[in-house]
Amino acid sequence: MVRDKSLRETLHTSGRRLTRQRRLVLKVLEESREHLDAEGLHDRAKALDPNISLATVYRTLVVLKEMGLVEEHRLGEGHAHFETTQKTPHYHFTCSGCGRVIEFDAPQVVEVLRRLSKQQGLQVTSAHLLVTGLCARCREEGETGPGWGQ
Amino acid sequence: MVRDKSLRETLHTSGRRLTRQRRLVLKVLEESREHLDAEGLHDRAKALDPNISLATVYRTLVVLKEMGLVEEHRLGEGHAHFETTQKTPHYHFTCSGCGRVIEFDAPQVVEVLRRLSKQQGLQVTSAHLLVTGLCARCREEGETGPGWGQ
DNA sequence: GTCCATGCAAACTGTTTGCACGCGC
DNA sequence: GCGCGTGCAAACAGTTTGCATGGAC
Repeated sequence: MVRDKSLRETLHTSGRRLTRQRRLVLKVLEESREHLDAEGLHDRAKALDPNISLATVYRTLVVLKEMGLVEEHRLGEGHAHFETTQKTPHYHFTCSGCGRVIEFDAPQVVEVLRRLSKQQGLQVTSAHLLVTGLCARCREEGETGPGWGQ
Repeated sequence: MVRDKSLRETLHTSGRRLTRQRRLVLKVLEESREHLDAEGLHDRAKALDPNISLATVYRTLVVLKEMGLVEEHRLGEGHAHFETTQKTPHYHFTCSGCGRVIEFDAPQVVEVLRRLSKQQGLQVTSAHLLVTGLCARCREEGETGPGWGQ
């Protein structure tokens, strides 16, 4: 794999190593275009390496976040979801009926941030627009009994 | 207190009661214009009623959220912050240096949401723009050693 | 008097950490 | 072979819950 080489080098500059587990976590993240949480990530990784531990998944996520390869989002609930960093910024709508996540872009947000930094003299490092509600499908099903996954 | 009456009535319609503790939690929330977390809320409440328990604070927050009087935000960290619902929507900037929270408005967001609902046929129930970075003060102190509270 | 709300402690969830061993470089 | 990374289990933080008692209405 070509990317392995540059990945290894990036890790190396901070005295870190490219291990089977780190490669695996990144692979799983890249291949699933959903917003997995640590547990889901661990499950998928275990399918390929039954010995990988949840602790390693968490530790790897810290490293990948530091490298800027992965972003962490709190999509409303108490636990975090992870996705590989995209070139174009995008935001998340979470359906409170079925849990589906819809990504969307909104260029106006960048303008909001620009104005905010200028007015307050501050420096923005990350921004996220988090929307919740009912998706089209769940709206149709009405108030009575969406598929709460149960 | 005048508001007590309507509060009691609202609670009553869902078979609930207005207790000393519920009144107290709401009072503390209204009087502090900061973004308290459950623990901070509990501390302040204890100053007025040393017997109030953290569990009651949490249970009361659930009720107040259901009534629409209180909003819960995850300002980046792992735990939640709470504030009374404001008439004007507003969003939060959190300084990763000193932890300070700056509120700001951004009318463009409403437009984003309108477009999103229309295009996707979905219904928005809540939206939050969450920004992190360095506030003006912490920027001045430079990269080397902001006051990380320690 | 009824039934919801409270306090306490224990359970639970998501995440982090200490330690001895394993493996990348 | 040095030293970071791993697996495991225990620790931890934030939040929720079961149960017996207390208090609102």
